[in-house]
Amino acid sequence: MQTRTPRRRVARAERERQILDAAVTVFSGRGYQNASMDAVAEVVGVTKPVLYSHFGSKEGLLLACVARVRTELLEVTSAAAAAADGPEDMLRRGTLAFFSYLDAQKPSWSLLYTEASVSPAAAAALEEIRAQQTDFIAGLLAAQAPDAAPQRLAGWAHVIVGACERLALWRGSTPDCEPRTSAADATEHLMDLVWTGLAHQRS
Amino acid sequence: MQTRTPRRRVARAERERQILDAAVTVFSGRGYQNASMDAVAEVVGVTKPVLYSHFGSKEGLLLACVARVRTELLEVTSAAAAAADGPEDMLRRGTLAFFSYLDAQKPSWSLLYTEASVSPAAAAALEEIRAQQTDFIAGLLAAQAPDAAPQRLAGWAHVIVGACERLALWRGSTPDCEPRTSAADATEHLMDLVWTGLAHQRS
DNA sequence: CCGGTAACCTACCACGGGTAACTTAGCGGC
DNA sequence: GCCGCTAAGTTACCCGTGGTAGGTTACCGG
Repeated sequence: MQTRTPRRRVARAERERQILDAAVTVFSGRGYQNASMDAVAEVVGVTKPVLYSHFGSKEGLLLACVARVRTELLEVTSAAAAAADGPEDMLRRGTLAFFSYLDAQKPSWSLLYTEASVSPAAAAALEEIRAQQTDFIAGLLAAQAPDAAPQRLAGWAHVIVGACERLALWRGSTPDCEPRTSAADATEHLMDLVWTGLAHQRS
Repeated sequence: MQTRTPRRRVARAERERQILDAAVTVFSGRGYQNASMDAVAEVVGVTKPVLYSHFGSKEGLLLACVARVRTELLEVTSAAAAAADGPEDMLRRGTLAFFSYLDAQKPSWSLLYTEASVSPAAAAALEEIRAQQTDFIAGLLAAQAPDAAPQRLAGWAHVIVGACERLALWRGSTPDCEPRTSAADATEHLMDLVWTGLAHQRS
């Protein structure tokens, strides 16, 4: 019954975009494990080998999705930090931008933080993102506590990154009832403990 | 050439133990994804259907591993906390016990925090562990800051749990060179920021 | 010594990731 | 306007791995 597929051909870059969009949707929807490549292909309206000609493997496709999210995340947080004056404001604005982005891009968020850990390569990419964040934050901390040992600064930075991630997961997992903690509140919870603690370090 | 397997029969509980041990080894070694059930079976010295008769599915086996780690983790941390006097010491001793356990049981640790997120059920179980930790810590915080809003206490508790987890991952991922941050140092890094920050909250 | 049960194995299915080889849409040259 | 070349797409397939049906045999109680 269905009309004979006219088999429209599409420019390579455009197809790539389509496939990435579909992959984020399907992967975050059913979960990476349960999502078959055929399912992604069907959403795009093509067949499996097309995906493989663009991304090489299922893991490659996931990696491309992660890379895209990484770029967007980096853009949005560094833009926010650039508008700040002083380390504290930088941390606050950057954190707020982080939470806000994850709010706005829920599928991308769940892909990153609940699906990416399946494949070693994607997990490594995620770890790379964290390393980026950690280094950036360690820099802020160094400005505030210039005489702390590097190892200590690194430890603190990891504390902050972990705290952000868990707060994000917490916010994301509140079912539907009980309107979840706002991005602003989450940011303040973090600053409450972390920046206050930093400020009173061996004064 | 190999001797005809005498097909020794083994009591059910004992087999279960053997299988769990093998599963932790194999899963944490090759990664849950790449580890086939046949591989686990081979280590135990039986064939696949035996595993299925005991644990139902690959996911079921993973869940059983996670449950066992959960029990051990709960035991060791609550024992440490019981020996403390006052909330601050409880948090410090509990955290230290947490890091020390993960140090001592590396395969279990990597199974929990790098392999468990593949299956929805295992991820849920891990989330359950976190909820347990969060509730416990929220209680400690409440003792210290009795007039803070519950939502705020919960946020702080998530900050701490996330920080612990990330510190653990950081410590676990330092390759081989550069002797990694000790469990005691990691604990202090956490207390530096978090407890100090808490102590100076709207005094 | 002998029956019964439960632990075990052989042989198989189905599904999904990945690929080889063919087809055809659509653009450039004449 | 027509032709051919290239790259986008397709069909049809392989094989590894999760999962299972049904037969086989070791051990325990009588």
